[in-house]
Amino acid sequence: MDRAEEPRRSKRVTITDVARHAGVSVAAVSKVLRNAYGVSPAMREKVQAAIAELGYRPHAAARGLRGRTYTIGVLLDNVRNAFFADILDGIRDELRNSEYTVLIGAAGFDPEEQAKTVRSLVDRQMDGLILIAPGTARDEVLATAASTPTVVIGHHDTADTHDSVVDADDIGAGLVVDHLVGLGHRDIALVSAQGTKANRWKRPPETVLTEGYLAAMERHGLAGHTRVHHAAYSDEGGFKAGMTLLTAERPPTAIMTGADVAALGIYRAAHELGLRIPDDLSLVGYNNTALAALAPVQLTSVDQAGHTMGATAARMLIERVEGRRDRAMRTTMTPRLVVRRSTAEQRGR
Amino acid sequence: MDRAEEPRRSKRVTITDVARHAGVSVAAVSKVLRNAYGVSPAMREKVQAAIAELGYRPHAAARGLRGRTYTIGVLLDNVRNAFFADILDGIRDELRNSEYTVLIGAAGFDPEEQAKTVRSLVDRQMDGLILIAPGTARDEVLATAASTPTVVIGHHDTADTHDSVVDADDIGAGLVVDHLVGLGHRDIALVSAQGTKANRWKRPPETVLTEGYLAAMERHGLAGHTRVHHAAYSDEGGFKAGMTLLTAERPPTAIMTGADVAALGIYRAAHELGLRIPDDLSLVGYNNTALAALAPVQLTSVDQAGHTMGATAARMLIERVEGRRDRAMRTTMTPRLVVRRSTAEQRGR
DNA sequence: GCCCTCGTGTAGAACGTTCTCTACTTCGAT
DNA sequence: ATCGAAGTAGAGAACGTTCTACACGAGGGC
Repeated sequence: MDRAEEPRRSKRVTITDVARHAGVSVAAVSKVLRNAYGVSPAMREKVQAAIAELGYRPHAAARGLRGRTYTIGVLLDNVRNAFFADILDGIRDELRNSEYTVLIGAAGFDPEEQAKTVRSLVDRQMDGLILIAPGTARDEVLATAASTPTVVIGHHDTADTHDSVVDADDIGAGLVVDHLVGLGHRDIALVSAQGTKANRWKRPPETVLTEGYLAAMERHGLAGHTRVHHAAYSDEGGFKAGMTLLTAERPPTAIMTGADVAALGIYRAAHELGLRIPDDLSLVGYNNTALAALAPVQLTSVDQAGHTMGATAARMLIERVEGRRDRAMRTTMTPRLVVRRSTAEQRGR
Repeated sequence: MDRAEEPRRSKRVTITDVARHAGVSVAAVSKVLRNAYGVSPAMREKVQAAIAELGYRPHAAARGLRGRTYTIGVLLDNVRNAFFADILDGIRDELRNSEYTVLIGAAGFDPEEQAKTVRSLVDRQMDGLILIAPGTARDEVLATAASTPTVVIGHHDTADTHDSVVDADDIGAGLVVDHLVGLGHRDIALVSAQGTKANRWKRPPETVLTEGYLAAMERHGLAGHTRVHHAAYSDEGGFKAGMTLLTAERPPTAIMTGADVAALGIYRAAHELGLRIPDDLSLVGYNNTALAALAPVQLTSVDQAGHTMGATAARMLIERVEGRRDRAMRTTMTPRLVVRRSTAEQRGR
């Protein structure tokens, strides 16, 4: 029982059609397309006219078989993270007027799922990869980086196969601690992500952040007052962390977090416990996402210049893709504190 | 001056390698891969062993040249819209255990940019496309739909070349008006997106929403009280709209919007004007994004079941891609009102 | 005039798959 | 025994590009 004939999907215009129409060889058209060496102005003009006339667009998948696909793949765990959106914007703006297209693989948090997505991107012949704080096993990232130019955003681990763009999270943590201490706080707790274990990244952002926090506290002579609580960077994670910390025997007067969204969860917990912000609790986020600036929120946060990070990553990647650089490099951004209304002088208790 | 030799990018394992290793023909391996007809159990086993042993993965770009790429492309204007994230999750969950990969093209709001992105997706041989509220010219969408299976989310325009998934936005508007009228409000304003013009979509969500609003107001005998204000669905857009509406001669006592993020802009405007929510102004969002539920916000909103919409769109698309259906269809979701703390009884003024 | 070089153009292999077609078995019915 | 069908395997073209290698003609230097 055969189904009725396929609804004739219209045929694509190919390079052969263009060549025939212009009365030249396929090779010549290809040269014009890639503006390779050895094309006379007359030839170029003829071919370009034919391209325009037929509305020809190169078939990226076919291109990929030999040369480039002019496609950059971006791995993301979570579309909801507004900070990642900033990075994406940066990438997009940098690449807007190039011939490259950006495709995003949104993988979720599961490391295996992420690994699968990275493989998908490689199998689809991406010219280059930007991995935003990948949870994938480090070895696997190094392996793909060996065959496809790769930029890793977030992890501080150095490597000579891939480039890196990171934020000086330790300095960021220091900024926050300084600010809070300046307001008279001493019991300052940090809520950061659980340091991932199995994937073998030694220096994910949360680790560096924690180090910076500990160092800054020590610098202020508050080593005995440190408290690090691990929680998922989500509303729920923040809520639970907030509940735990704020109902403890000696609750902190200020809490800083590694992500704005977690800070909002803490906000909710404080609310539920009848604590006012900033009167009873100072609260600081991280990443300065749109969330933090939102009217009813007004969260003090640390700005990471996501846009710049994205743009930088894209620029570095293209250098590699086009073979203009063959040594790994790393760019470090400097964070900046943005003070809003969620932090205030500590009142005696 | 030639650069030092390329750092030898490691070679891929190809189907030929697998065939050689298993001692069979390339064609046989291909058959096993696609589990096509005409493969003996012994053959299947041998080949699968070879695949596992060599760690072979099919090269999607090469596949695309003849058959499928097992890739679904999603067009998005704005990663920041949390509602779209819900849709994406739905798509991803539906496709998780299939062999398809989802790649996202984030295009921004510019219609030309979006058109470019759609073309990019087509050129990369996506097996199917999901377009979320595309701003691209309708004709162009119809043209691509003629050659690549396509599902359009959001626009209510009917078409026989592509499938559609929409929300009954008119009913959603009705729910809000009913709720607000039930609370005693009569001066209820609507802030919705500017109806797009040039792209020739006749029934984008905002148009349907506006119709529903007008119809509901009329049903309550409030036809004379309608006020529709156009604004961009962003914090800034909402802020400006709020300023205009709330400083008018006879300001509304309730404002409903087509997007949560715009409602937050209005929130900010109200704040700035010294109006309290919900005491002085009732405010309703749309889409019930994570934003609305956020602790400090607590925005009454309309839930569109983005997750289900995404999953449905994915299911419909795959049916088409695999040729199990050849007639266009449309699925309509029913919205649900989620009442939170941003709406209250209208106090006499 | 002859040989080189340079600039321009083309032929055709290659990329890694899918898929149509043909060839070879084997088995059952005649 | 013979024929046909059914089941399985493989050869090789095709997909739309890139890219290497080569051919050809025009100048330039001797």
